[in-house]
Amino acid sequence: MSELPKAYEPTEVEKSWYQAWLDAQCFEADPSSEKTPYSIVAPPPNVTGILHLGHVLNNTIQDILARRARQKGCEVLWLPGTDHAGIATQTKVERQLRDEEGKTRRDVGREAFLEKVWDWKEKHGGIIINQLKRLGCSCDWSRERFTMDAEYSEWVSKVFSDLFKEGLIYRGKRMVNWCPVSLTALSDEEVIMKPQKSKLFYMKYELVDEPGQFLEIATTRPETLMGDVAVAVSPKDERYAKFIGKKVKRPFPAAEIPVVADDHVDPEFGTGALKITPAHDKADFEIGMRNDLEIIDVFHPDGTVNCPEVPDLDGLDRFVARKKAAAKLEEMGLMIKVEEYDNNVGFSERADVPIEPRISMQWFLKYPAVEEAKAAVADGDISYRPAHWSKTYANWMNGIQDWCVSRQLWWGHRIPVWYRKEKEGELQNAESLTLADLETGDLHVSTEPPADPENWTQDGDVLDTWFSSWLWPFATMQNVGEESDLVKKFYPTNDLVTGPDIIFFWVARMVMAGYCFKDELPFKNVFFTAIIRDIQGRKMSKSLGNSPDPIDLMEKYGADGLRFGLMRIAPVGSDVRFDEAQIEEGRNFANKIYNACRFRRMAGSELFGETDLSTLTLRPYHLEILAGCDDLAVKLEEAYADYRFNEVGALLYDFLWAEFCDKFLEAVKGDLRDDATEEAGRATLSVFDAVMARFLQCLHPFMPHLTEELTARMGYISEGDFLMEKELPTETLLSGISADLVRAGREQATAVYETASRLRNLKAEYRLAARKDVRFIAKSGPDWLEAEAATLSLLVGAEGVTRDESYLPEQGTPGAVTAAGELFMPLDGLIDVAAEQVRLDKEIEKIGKEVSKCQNKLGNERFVANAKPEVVEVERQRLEEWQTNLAQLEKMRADLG
RNA sequence: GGUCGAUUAGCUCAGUGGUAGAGCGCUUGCUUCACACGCAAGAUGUCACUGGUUCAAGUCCAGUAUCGACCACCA
Repeated sequence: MSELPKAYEPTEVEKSWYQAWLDAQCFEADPSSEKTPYSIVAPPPNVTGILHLGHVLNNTIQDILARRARQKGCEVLWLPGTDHAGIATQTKVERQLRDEEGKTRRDVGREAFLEKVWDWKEKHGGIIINQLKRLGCSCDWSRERFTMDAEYSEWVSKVFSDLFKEGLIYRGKRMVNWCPVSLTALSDEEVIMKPQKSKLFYMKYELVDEPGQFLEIATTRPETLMGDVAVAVSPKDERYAKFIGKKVKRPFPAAEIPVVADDHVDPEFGTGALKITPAHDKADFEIGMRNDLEIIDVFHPDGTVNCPEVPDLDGLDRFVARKKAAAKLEEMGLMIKVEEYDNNVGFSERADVPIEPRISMQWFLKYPAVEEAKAAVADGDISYRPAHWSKTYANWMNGIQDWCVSRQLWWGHRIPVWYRKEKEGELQNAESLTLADLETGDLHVSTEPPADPENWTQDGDVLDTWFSSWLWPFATMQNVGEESDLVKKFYPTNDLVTGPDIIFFWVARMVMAGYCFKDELPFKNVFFTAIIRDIQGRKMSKSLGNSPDPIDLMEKYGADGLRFGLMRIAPVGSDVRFDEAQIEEGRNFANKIYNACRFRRMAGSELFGETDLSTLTLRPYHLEILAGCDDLAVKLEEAYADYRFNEVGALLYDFLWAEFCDKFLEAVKGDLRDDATEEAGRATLSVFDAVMARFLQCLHPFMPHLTEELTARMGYISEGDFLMEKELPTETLLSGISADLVRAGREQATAVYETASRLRNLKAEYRLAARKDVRFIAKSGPDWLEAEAATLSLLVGAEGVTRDESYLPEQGTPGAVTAAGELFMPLDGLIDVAAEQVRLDKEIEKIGKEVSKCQNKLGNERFVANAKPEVVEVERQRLEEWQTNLAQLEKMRADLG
């Protein structure tokens, strides 16, 4: 190891260990195992996706949970896979088709197009999986699933067919969110409201019976005017009461339309009169239903105007038509004014264009098992972390609307519904299709196509991607009709790790699916990760270019560095601002551990990992670090229990860096020198090995590659075995060592470390930090001072620390009151009485403040009466210490004159 | 409009009623034979504001301000 570079180089180490784990099938779950099961199903990334930091955060957490569970002796199943991501994938392939061949999907036809999508999937589908492997994810890749696998698809069809037969799925003409670019309906969840700078047009319609009399109307969408079938006013609005029941003239195409009264209208807004276009607005549609109005659709599906009666608008894009329609009104003298107006407009999540509310024939699902799903979270059968997300969940569940599950796409699960050919036209245009229509025999709903397919036509739509995702926890483990060992052993799963942004899309629906199809909750805990933002607090996005490529980060800092850096800053809750400096810290930490081990190897290659520690002569520093390591294990357990990963990271970091390297290693360096006894060297190396071996094991879930590498290199594990498969020991390091010995040792070690710090401080104040020839004299001190003097010197960087109770410091000799006694730093030629006076005065003032603080507190009767006894006791001890210090300092100060 | 968060060092953030913390950055000094991806020392705080509860509040409660997320939305 000593010939290796001074800095840790992770890239090759990470790749080779990952391959070794794969080769040894370390990640594969055994359903026949007797061990306690632990399972996670990974949220499947889009099959065409590439890894971003959100994935890294999410999958690192899952990997930590999985690896920790293995260490706790569980049989672990971490089931990975990918999602076919209907719109996203189809859009990508369509774009490629357009760019490379100048064709649309319709040009090539359904079958040929789907072939192209599968080709694309074969080519690009593995990218994100390989990226997850690069990150070190210990998924059971032998069980990787894809939402369009044949077996998985069978679940989707079965569920559709079952729900239809339960009367929960129906087809109907409804107002849906239509994406004019993707040419499909979208669910409410796929619509993103965005604030827009719009215009509010004030126009007027002339009354039929009273020429010259006008009704003024405000609208943001003059281009839908051709679809107007009425004007609505509030029934409470006295201004317009006289118009109700009369008719006004629609300018183009010219028509007479009624004025109706409807409670929906807000008299305060605009002019208080609302044009009603039932085909192009959800609220208008409802008003239309209430008032029995006609529905006139004036758009083509792609958002261009479909209105041959008005030739100068016909065929125009809706936004071009808006301007043109406004201009026409202007020409006709019907436009009153145009105001700038801020409103919210729904955008298509994928295509990023305004949604067009549109009436169309779609399949809907009345959600099943809603009450069970609500209760599961409300009663805590499923626990949400952070808990406050359960309120968001409850809110949504309470206002739940039927789910539009059909999509007018080609890439996805085809709706398993067939229409008898001779009845097809009739059925396609039926106002609604429900369970009752099955009895006609002209409808076939099943996982299997009809026996005589030539007489049937399948519904052309596919299902919403989430209609397959919501089955993920069980459909990945079990095929339809199969008795699966996997499900028996691993379902329900333990933890789900996901982002709060898909709580409605995915989490809530999975809970309902779990209860509906498995009569059981799908997971016990849901851990919602933070959303990663850039340093300015903006969401990471491709268009902003503020999303660093995790692969680049791994090349630069190592997968372990990236994992550790990210975990330390990921809070248990809100958002996290990404800063590359944090990842750099992760790399630095890896390097620090590597170098600690490198140092150990340079001190000797003999192994002491198995040494019985109670047979050794242990010094205070040994006891302190052993105890610290045992404490660490306890604290880690607590932090893991609450899923506080950032705290786990901080505990590991502080222990290794501050306790192990800065204190312990520095204190015991003397034992490894040539002039040290063999016994001392053996004790120190044994303790090093015992603590490091255990530390590496504790760190393993966070930095799997580095810990596996060092454990092997240091010989802490038999060749051929893996750290990742080794269970955490239940025995503490200090078992077998007397508690009194430990207590005394720890106190002493703490005293030495504190004293060293005070003395270094003193040196620095006199600008002697770099000098090694400084000697310290203790005028008083504990019994153990002589024994630890050499260590103290080493830590301070001094020539020596000697006890001399008869020592009379020359006036102005710098001194300090420490846990190891009253110490002076005599320095010929450097003594400056005035400077030392100033320094001591400052110190006395500081300690004086502490003393009075303690005194005030203890003087408060109600504090003494009410506070916990141990708190009061601590305060008493503190006061005593401060007072002793103060007295000694004041004496020093008096000696100075 | 409704709901839920957040506000602590220059920056990013921990903080669980009882002595305000970490890392980065900054200043100073160190090529100390593991590590400059390092070591040592140092400076930096009205814990957003106003009240309340308490012997004691960064922490609990109420209100205010600002920022953010989600849900619902008036054309």
